[in-house]
Amino acid sequence: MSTQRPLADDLGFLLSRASGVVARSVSEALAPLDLRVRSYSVLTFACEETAGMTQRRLAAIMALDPSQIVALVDELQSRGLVHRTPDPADRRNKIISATDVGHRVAQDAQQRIDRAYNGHFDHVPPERLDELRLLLREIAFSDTSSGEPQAQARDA
Amino acid sequence: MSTQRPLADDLGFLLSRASGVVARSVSEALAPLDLRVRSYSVLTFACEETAGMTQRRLAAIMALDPSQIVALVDELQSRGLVHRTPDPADRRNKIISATDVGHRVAQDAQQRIDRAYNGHFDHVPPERLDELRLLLREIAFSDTSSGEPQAQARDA
DNA sequence: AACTACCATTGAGATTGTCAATAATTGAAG
DNA sequence: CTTCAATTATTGACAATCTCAATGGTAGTT
Repeated sequence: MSTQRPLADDLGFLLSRASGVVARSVSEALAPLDLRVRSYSVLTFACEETAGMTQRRLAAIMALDPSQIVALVDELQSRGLVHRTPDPADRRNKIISATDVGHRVAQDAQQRIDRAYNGHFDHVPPERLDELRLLLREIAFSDTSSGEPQAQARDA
Repeated sequence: MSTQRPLADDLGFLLSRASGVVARSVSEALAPLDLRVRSYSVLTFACEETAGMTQRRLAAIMALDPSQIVALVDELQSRGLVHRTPDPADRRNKIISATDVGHRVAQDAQQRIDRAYNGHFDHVPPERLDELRLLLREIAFSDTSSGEPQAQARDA
């Protein structure tokens, strides 16, 4: 009566394995820029959003503890890649925005990552990648506990 | 000229986020059994495979450093969930096999995990989940550097 | 017997995850 | 205006994880 489905078919296991493989290769791709995956994520989010990207929102979107964001922003700020500005409307919020250098570094980083992705995703046709993206988004944000990507019909 | 594709559409980011969300909920589901995700994986692999599952193979399949397997097996063994038997053919290899208790605990764990998965995957129809599994397998094992799941046509 | 290669193991050091406590700020209630 | 609860960023402690180098035991080869 034991289901005993092989773990190699388990979605959680596969997700973890795939995520790990990709993250490792991204990590190598970013090493020359002295960036790690997390730093890159924060930097990139700081590049987007002309609106105010607070640390709290960063934590929510990245599904990280707010205290981890502090350290990440600290390092990026000390390297002159992002600004940390208190929100005039609510001075509890610190708004994270990329500097000019930050934008350039982020762009460089993204190109390196794209190159790294080739080794992983170029086997599979774009339509399937779109499908994958869709599914992952559903799973990653199904709880709605965090970042906004849920109902994606807006103005864009 | 900046591509500046939003990070929320990035496959690496989505993989990490989705993996994290699922892992967290699995972790909670296993807490009552005093198991974490990694321990469960080792235990489950020890349940499969009447053949010899060595620690080296565990490390390869789970994409972990061999030294981490040691600690995981140590704990499972101390709790009487797995055996660590030197391979008679090559005594360098330690074959990891689940005890009777181990099998029962693994089964219990799997049921709890399945229940936890309902919250994540029941939205999406089975065919799409199969497609997802397929894609993840390709990505997770594309390098062939590790565990065998590549050419899946065997005897089963 | 000497040598090379492999496996499990140990240990150190960095990175990350988790959680509680605190100061500053805000908004609302009295 | 004062008090109170809630929220944000921050700090610090501790556990868990990753990464890497070194070691002892074993196997196969020459």
